[in-house]
Amino acid sequence: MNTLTNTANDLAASIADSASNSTPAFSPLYQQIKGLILQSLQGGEWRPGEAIPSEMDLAARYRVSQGTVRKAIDELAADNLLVRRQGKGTFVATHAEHHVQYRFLKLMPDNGDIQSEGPAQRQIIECKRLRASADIARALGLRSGDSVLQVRRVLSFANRPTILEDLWLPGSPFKGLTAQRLSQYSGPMYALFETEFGVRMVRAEEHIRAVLPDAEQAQLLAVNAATPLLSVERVAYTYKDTPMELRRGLYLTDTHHYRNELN
Amino acid sequence: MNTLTNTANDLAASIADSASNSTPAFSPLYQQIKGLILQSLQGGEWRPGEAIPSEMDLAARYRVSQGTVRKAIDELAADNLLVRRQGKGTFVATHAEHHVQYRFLKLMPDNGDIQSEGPAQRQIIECKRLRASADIARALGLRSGDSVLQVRRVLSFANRPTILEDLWLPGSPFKGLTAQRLSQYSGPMYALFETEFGVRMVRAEEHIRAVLPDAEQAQLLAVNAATPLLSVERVAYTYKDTPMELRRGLYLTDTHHYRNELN
DNA sequence: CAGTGGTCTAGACCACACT
DNA sequence: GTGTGGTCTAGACCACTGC
Repeated sequence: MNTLTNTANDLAASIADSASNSTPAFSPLYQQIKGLILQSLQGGEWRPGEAIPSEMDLAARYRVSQGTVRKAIDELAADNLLVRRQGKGTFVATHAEHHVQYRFLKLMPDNGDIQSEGPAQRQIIECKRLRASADIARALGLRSGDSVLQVRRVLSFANRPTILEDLWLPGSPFKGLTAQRLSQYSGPMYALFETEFGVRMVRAEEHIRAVLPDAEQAQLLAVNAATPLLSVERVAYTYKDTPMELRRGLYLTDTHHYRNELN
Repeated sequence: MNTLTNTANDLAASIADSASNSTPAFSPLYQQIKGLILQSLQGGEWRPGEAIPSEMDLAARYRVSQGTVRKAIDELAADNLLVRRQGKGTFVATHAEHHVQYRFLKLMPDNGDIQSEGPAQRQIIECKRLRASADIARALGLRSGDSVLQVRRVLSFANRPTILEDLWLPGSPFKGLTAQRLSQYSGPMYALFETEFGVRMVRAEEHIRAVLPDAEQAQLLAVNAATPLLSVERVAYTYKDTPMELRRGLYLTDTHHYRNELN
């Protein structure tokens, strides 16, 4: 089933290959195609921002109809892994050229006008290599004591410190990341991860609470210790649901709010 | 274009009917079908929980192919307005039988086990009719002074008060809603809105902040006034993006957290 | 113009649920 | 078995982009 040399006619045979399993493990053709495309994305055959082959080409390559490829691509586009552009092609999604920068940042100014406040000012407080504590290791799928990179930074809007973030990255994929590298780069951090380290963040999960800052946090955000803050803990994942970043943010919510849509 | 008596062959003519508009206003057939199905949902032709006609039936009714109906239904299912069940049919989504109750409530126990904590205990503090203030009116698309219903309640988990909610509903659609009615009903409030008032909440938007409670709020949640709380302001919409509920919640986040997924 | 994704159709067959 | 949604194909044509 992996090689996918089956044509339409031996689909049934191909699908039924799990023999007498109690779980039939039926998987539609387009799901298999989706998996193959995913592998190519993961393996770097097509890089972020690039176009993937046309639907016709992929259909020929995998020996299926265009409609089947289309359905696979539809799902990948729905997952924000690909972007379709009529007349031009289908492209590997990226955090860089995304019209809305900061795709994962849900903090909005209260007036709603994200343009008027302009881009965030970023200040790297520190960037150091250390050994993972138990909870960091667990979140990143590492072992306690493995090398991790820790970054602390402050984001300001209109010169007002608004976000204090600590983030932890697994050491090996991010070899060579320094405070200077981070400072020089303009644009979303996740875009830098893509271009410099080949790590693409695909989805993330956030746990949100209300907390009070400790003395150091209060000082960095220039608030007093009685100011309630939003604590946003995020784990970001690459392909294959591999955790690649843990982020703990403190958001000041007197002029901004965390915006969420429910469906 | 509305009557949709066109067969496949005059599709082109039908689509091009906007004549020489600068905005061609091209709308695919399946989008038009989607709109028609939406109208039927809105008009109550099929009620929450019921099955809608089969794809073949709808195809015949609208004089299009099954594939076109399928694509329309696919989008409505993606929007959580319909639920497909293979072998059985396509059903109007509802807040009642939803396997996960509280579809819009993102607060989770920290241990993640939503089963073990059991259902929430609900306590209605008050339920009264009053005139809308300016901000309430604006959020609900009413005029200041229009009649609105205000409900205040506390939700407890494991006998610990955890959520304090105020909610406002437009007066006319919810005529006859009383504290008693609310107390007697077991199950999500949105399910009651569906069955008793024919109002189905389709989507919602939340603005989240960290705040400190005032004295009354602190007392109702049995916390001291220095305990930071999550302030969750929600506007819920019915069909046609009509706002139908404003809700202001205070969440205690020492044993729970607001969980969000980013894509 | 050619090439891309987008729409629509028609027909075949599969998986699932109920009766 | 019958009816439902789900998959797959093949072919035609439309809309958008850029040469």
